[in-house]
Amino acid sequence: MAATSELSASLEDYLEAIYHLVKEKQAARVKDIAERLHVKAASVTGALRALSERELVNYTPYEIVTFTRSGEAAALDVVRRHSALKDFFVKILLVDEASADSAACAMEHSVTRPLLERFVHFTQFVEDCPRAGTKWVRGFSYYCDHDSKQDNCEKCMRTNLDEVIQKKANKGAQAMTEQQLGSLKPGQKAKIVRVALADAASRRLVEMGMTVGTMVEVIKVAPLGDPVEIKLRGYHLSVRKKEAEGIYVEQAML
Amino acid sequence: MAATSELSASLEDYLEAIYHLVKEKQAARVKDIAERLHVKAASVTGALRALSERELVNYTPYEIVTFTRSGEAAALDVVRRHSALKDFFVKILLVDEASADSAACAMEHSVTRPLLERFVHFTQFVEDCPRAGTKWVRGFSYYCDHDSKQDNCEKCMRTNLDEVIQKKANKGAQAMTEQQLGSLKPGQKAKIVRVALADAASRRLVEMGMTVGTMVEVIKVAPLGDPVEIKLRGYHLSVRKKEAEGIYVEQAML
DNA sequence: TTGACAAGTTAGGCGCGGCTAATTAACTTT
DNA sequence: AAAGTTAATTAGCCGCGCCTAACTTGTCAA
Ligand SMILES: [Mn+2]
Ligand SMILES: [Mn+2]
Ligand SMILES: [Mn+2]
Ligand SMILES: [Mn+2]
Repeated sequence: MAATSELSASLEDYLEAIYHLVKEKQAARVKDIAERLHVKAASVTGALRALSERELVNYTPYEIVTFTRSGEAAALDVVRRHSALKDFFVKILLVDEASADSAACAMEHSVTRPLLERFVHFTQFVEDCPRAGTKWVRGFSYYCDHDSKQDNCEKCMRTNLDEVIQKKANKGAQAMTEQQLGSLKPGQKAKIVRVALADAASRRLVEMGMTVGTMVEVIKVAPLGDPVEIKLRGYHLSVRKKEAEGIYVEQAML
Repeated sequence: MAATSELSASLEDYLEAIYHLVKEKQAARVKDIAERLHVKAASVTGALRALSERELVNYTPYEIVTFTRSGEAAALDVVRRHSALKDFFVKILLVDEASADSAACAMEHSVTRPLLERFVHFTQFVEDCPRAGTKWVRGFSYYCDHDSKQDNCEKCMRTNLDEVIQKKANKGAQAMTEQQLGSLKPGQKAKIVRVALADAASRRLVEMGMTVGTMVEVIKVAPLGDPVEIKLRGYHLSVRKKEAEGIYVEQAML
């Protein structure tokens, strides 16, 4: 019954597809999975049987498909790998969205956990470190076209450094009071200081790394504030309004 | 006859293994290929048939295996992808050699050409740009352990910048005369200014990107100067002494 | 109520890439 | 030269993941 064997790349893609379909529409229909993965319906049925044998989805013929506990966790894991790699490709390597997406989906299956962590950390490093910052990486574009114009690089470096010092000087003025995650606007970063949620609701979030001390960035807020899309530890995550209200943060200075 | 279909990850690994065995020992024996890939001998025979059908190796039962023209090119391509990814993992993500190696071998099959180019360029960018340089990336290590100690980052940035300016001031003093590739010592970088080789000998090198204007770095030189291991365009390459004598370079300043 | 039709499943087939076991070829020894 | 040893090949099997074709099931409109 258990079955903890490694998932094949193919099955991981099925999990991923189901995850996204459940999120977009309410349920994951066989036909939609098939379309998404460019595969015939019969193949989907086979995959569902395989996932069901591994107890990752609850599946009986003709009935609706749902994730099991471990199934949802496994799906989240794939989605995270995909999104972390894509982020790296887009933000650091400056690859266009579409290419980054397909590349991420191809490589997500062979990247190990420690290596992924490195990718995530590196992306964060470049974003956070004053010498770097995503702005700096744009110099990479220039570098790609011309051959290593060092003068230009150097000038850019100085400008960047000055900006950082400027910002730092102003930081004392900023408020550092606790506020709800939902009150942040897109682009703002903050650190989690308290999580007050029902057990059931918080499980998923904790699994995604929503713990005290973690830095989060709000990516976008849907029309009525539900859901809020945030990024933490390099991964994207959708948080329902209710949940966002139970998460208290403190804004970073920089 | 033709058969230009995409190579499977498995067949690419066989090509890679054969390539390295031919380079290390003179020939690639079935048993050695099997050992290297953790596979049984019977599987190797099957793979050799498949490669032979695609005209990538010359193979008749019980006889020695050699690459065809296109086979060697295909093998080189895999080896390049492997080495470029590994380089990125080691130099930028600061992963240990062994992990980098296995990760590279896992991902080399799913990375597209344009994305690989990005990896290569980015690694070069970090190495060449004065604001960065491999030395800088070591700050990443520190960043991984502590959470974004920005003060430290900033200090490091200043130091680095000063060093660059220092070096730059001295550059006028350096000689810029043409010399043979073989005369460089490990660690030195130079730009190719002239290639004087027999057609047959130069084909392989040109395929690897050994063209006028390209930057090369000498990695190591074997006891008697043969072969010379160099890196160009982010890839590693072994050059025979004879060949190295026909390649003229000019040292870079920085 | 009852077709008609779309969605889903089952059955069976195929290519790939491993494997084992049995066979054959190529070398070594005696 | 014959026997023994190691390397390589063949034959045949299996699991995976896709496919097509034929079938069930569910739904909705006449
Ligand atoms: Mn994928
Ligand atoms: Mn994916
Ligand atoms: Mn490989
Ligand atoms: Mn490899």
